[in-house]
Formats: sequence, C-alpha cells, structure tokens
Amino acid sequence: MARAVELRLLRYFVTVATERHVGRAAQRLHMTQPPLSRAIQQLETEFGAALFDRTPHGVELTRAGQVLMEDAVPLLDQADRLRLRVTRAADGAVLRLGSLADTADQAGHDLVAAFRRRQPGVEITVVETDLSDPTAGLRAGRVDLALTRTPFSDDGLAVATIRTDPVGVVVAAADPVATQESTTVAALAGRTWIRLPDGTDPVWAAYWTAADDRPHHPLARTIQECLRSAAWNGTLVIAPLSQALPGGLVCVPLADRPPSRVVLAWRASQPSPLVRSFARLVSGAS
Amino acid sequence: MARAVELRLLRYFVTVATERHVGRAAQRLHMTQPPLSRAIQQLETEFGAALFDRTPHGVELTRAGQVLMEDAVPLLDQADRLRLRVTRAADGAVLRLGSLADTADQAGHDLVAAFRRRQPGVEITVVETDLSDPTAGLRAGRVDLALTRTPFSDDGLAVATIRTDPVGVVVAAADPVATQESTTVAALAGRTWIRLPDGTDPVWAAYWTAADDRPHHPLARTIQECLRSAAWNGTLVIAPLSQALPGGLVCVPLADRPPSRVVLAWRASQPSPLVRSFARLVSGAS
DNA sequence: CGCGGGCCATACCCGTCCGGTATCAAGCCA
DNA sequence: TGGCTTGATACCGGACGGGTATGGCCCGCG
Repeated sequence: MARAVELRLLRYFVTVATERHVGRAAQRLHMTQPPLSRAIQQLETEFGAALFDRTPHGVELTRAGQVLMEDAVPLLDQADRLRLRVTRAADGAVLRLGSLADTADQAGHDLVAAFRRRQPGVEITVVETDLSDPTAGLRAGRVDLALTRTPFSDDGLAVATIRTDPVGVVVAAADPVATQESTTVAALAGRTWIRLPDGTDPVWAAYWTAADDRPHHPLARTIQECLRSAAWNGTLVIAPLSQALPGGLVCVPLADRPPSRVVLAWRASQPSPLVRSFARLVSGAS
Repeated sequence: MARAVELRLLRYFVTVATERHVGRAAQRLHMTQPPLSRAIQQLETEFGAALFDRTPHGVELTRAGQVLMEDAVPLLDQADRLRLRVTRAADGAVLRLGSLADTADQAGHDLVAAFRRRQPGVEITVVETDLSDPTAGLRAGRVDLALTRTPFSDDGLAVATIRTDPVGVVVAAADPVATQESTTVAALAGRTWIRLPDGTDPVWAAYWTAADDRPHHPLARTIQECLRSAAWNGTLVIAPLSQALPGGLVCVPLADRPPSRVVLAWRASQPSPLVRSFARLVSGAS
C-alpha cells in the first residue's frame, strides 16, 4: 500500500467525477463497474480521504474530490499532449523557442503564428526565461531559437533583427529626472541601480544596469521585480521605452545608450532546416 | 501494446536521464537493472522513437528524450504535489482564491503572504480568470474567495474593500483626447469601445466599456487584448489609472465614472472559518 | 408494506504484467 | 586477449488488474 498515484487511476477518477455515476463511467471506460469501484477506493485510501459521497442515485464529489479534479484534469491533458510532442520531436518536427520574459510580445506571437501557418505540422514550444539569461537557454542547448534582445556576448550565435527599441531609465514620476525630456547614464552616476544575478552575461548586465558592481544594490530576476523596486525604493533600471509601466512610473529616454534590438538568435553552427526556415521569416520580413 | 503512458514509466525515465546510467538509476529506484532496461524500451516503443543513445559508458538523451524530459519533470512535480493538496483539502485546510487577471498584483501577493504567515499549514490555490468573469469563479463554487474589482452584481456575496482605484480611458498617445487632463464617457459618445464576451456580468461590462451593445465592436477577454486593440485600432476601454501600459498608450482620467474598488469577495452564506480568517486580514487592515 | 429495480460494495477467479535471477553481447583498457 | 564495464535478453514467480456473481442499501411503486 501507499503506492504512488498513477495516471490510470486519475483517468478513472475523472471519468467517474464527470459522469457522477460509477456504472456509466465504467461503460465509457469499456470495463465493468466493480473494478472501477475498487479503483476509486484505492485512490481514496491512497489519499486517506473520501473523494465521493455515495448517494442513492450515483456519486458526487467531496471537497477533496473537487480539489483533485481541478488538479487531475490539467495533469491528464499534459500527459496526453506528451505523446504527441515526443513523436513529433523524434521526427525532427519540434522547434523549441526560448523567449526572454518581456519579449514574448506581439512580435513573438506574430512570428510563431506565421511559422505555424507555413509549417502546420511542426510543434513549437515556447520557453520563457528570466533576465539572468539573455540567450534564453540557447547556449545550454535547451532551445533551438531564442527571441531576445541585444546586447549579449554573441560568439557562435547568429542573430536577425526584428525591431529596434530606444531605451530609457525607469524612475518614479516624483523623481526629479522624470520631468526631463531625456537624460544620460553619466548624469545618473552615484544613484542606486538594480543588480542582475551573478553569472549573468556581463555585456548584458552592463547595458541594462550601468553596474558598478556594488553588491548592496538590490537583486532582480524579472522585469516586474525591477519595476517594483523602482516604485518602492527609487532604484534605477534601463528598459525599452515600449515597456508597459504601472502608474507612477515613467521611462525617460537615454541619450548615451544605443537602442536595444529585439532579435531572433540561433546557434550558428549547423542550424537545422526548421531553424533556417524560422529565421527566414525574420530576415525576409524586415 | 500502445497502452497509455503511466507515471511509473516516466519516473523511471527521469531517473535514468538524470543518472545517464541504467545501472545506477536502478539502484536509486531500489530495483535491479533488467526490468528498468525493459521499462525504457517499453516507453520507446510506446512513443515509436528512441529516447536514449546507448554508449559504452552509459546512455545519453536523444532529441526526443530531451523533449520528453522537459515535459516529464514538471508533470511528475505536479503529480507529487497532488497528493499533498488533496490530503490538505480533506482536512479542510485548502483555500481556493480566485483572482481577476490584473488583480493578482502586490496587494494580492501581500494578502496571501500574510495569510501564509498566520496559518502556515493551509494550502492556498490561486486561480486566475479573464475579464469575462468578475467574480473569478466564486459564484460557480470553483473558489472560496475572489480577489477582484467592483462593480459586479453582488447579490449573495460579501465584499471587503482593499483599495480604491480611480479609472480612466485608455487611448493612443496620438489621440486628441490623450492631451486632456481628464474627460468623460459622455464626451466619447460614438467612438468604438471594446466589447466583453456575451454572458459577462452586465453591471461589470457596462462599467468598463460604456457599451451600447453594437455587435461589431471588437471582443476582448484579457487586459492585454484590450490594450493591443487600443494601440492598433484606437478602440476605447476603461482601465484603472494604475494599470501598466505599454509605450504609446496613456490613460486619461474619467470624471463621470466612480472609482473601481479592489475587493475581496466571498459567498455570504455560511463562510468557512478559513474564509472568515482570510477576510479579517482585509477588514482589519484597511 | 413488501417487492422490484436501481445504485455501489464485496467476494472470488483468472490472465497479464512487473520485478526478480541468471546469462549474454558488446565496447573499453590493461 | 582477458577482465572489466556497459545495457539487453530469457525465463520464472508473485502481485495486481479486470472479469463474473452476489450482497446490501435506498427508493418508489403496486
């Protein structure tokens, strides 16, 4: 006893829960009622809790059953998709697209949609990463393509520009800088900047934070953390002017930072046909 | 053959993949090597694809194996958490918190964190919903509490105000309205508003869209869709002034719309002790 | 008021499948 | 080449999943 939960039992459970009737559920599962009853009991002893209330005209979910139902359904959905994804991967028909947190925006969605139209048989996985990895898993081999921003150390990587984003510094609306038409990083010397995690691409970290590696600067992994820190602590961070900002924050253009480019990147060495095909969407379009 | 994939096999697979060695994996799984080899083969025939390349000193993942690994790990994580969640639900120690898309902000996180400190043994599930359901599953019984905004039809619901948000209309920066200090819904008569899905709470829909139920108005389910439509098509939507906006959009205060309140809502009839306890966090605080 | 029909649970049987031991085939290295 | 490693194969026993037959319960009907 106390064996691990298996998908078979969860499939049974979900069927019974939707049918609210063990007999009918058994019918739908192409089996007889008694083993199904037993399976449900197994699940109940497994969890140490009743999942159904037995009524004269069927069964109905207990509170624990409701919770299990909410968890089991998406779990089974994932498990079903799993088979399809793996078989497609085996045929080389899977493209893994890394996406830097904020870059999964309209441009990214459009690209994915365009590629799906062109090659409907190809499965596309989008993996989002935080600010600590500008190449979004591309170097580590976790993805085939990365939707990201410059600048980063790009040795061994090929890039195609999607668009160019001027950048600015994010400050609270009450900050003296906020009213200026534009400013410079130099003029902000001595202020507290956000800090990116150790090990982050140095080119990348230097661009966004004007880092002088003072360790007391607050650490952030996501844009949300950066903005929150800007709103509460008055810390500085550089962001694209197109970045969505909560009320109370403004983005003042920076004159001495070149714009950041939103790019598609991939490993330059022997790209797969799918990667080439996807990359052409960008190179051809812009 | 072609039996459904089971978690047992996936657990085996993940262990082998992390160990890169069938023998050691078998050891960690408290079993012998041959059945494990067979299990992996089963999985491979099941998917119709090789998952490992066999090398003289172990095994290494094929591309299909990598994809399966990425899917299997989170799947197993979920399955493990499942047991814990259900047992807690059985003890009445689960609180399901619905959250309207944008309301899962700082206030929400603070509330959840505060409640966790007070009652560490209680599992909290946060379910996000789109704009079509202002009560975030509260009426349907999918959640015990809802973090949402007024106004909505609140018969049978109890609410506690968290904060008050003035609202404005979101327009492109180039829109003539954008430069005004404030405006009114009346002054915007005849313009195209966003439309919320049919069946949405009428009080709610009327508040945010100044709807005159013209069916050609574009449909939106999320705030992102609203903002995108505002940026591209110049459609109007009402939003809290605190809403984060991408560059190129501004939110002009509205003089003839009362502010929206961010509230915690729950079913007024016989709330559970946990619900009362959570609600007190809000009532006591503000 | 008992009787029939619906529900789920129990009892028991059989075939399959899982995991064990023993062994084999193949690559590396001394 | 012989010993060591690796994973793969062959075969066996026990556990478990699903089958049939039946029991216990509640409802409604005659």
